[in-house]
Amino acid sequence: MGKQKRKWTNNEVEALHAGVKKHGAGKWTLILSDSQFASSFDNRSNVDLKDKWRNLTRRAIWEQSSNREKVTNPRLEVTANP
Amino acid sequence: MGKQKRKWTNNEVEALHAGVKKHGAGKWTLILSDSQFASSFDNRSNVDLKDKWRNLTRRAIWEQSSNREKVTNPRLEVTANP
DNA sequence: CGATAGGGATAGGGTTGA
DNA sequence: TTCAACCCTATCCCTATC
Repeated sequence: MGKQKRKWTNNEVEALHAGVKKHGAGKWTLILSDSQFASSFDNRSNVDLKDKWRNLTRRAIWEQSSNREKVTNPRLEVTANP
Repeated sequence: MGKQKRKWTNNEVEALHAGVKKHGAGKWTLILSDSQFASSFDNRSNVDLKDKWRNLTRRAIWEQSSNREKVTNPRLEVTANP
């Protein structure tokens, strides 16, 4: 079974944010090959960076739309505020 | 409220085993769409197949263990219950 | 062929309910 | 309580398109 999930470390996420700030979202291969960030990523591909950024973006959008920054269990938070 | 829980039938479990033997563990959607097995599954999703296989595997590992106390958590004995 | 976007599938942690 | 069944979703894969 060669397919195990490897969670992103805080260090990798920080490098991704910095890379996007420098080069722009979508420039995954450029970020990955930038010597300023390359060593921070632990065997990630350009597609991995894209997927992680999408995940971070989706989460940020969701948290904003529900006016919550920290949610422990989204399933319990379906009701609207009065 | 989630779905009502439906126990897996022997027929479904046998189909799952055969599917894994043919396509490999992890190929859940492929197994599910294989006409050789599809009719054996009663409205199961690829995730259902994955979860069932995990349960079967965990159970097999547990049965293989010679010392069940290593599997459960011995610290639970310390719990005080007034 | 290399890269990105987006849909889809899987892995593993978490939750539920009998 | 336990654990099979089911949920959540980050991670990873497939492929159309450029």
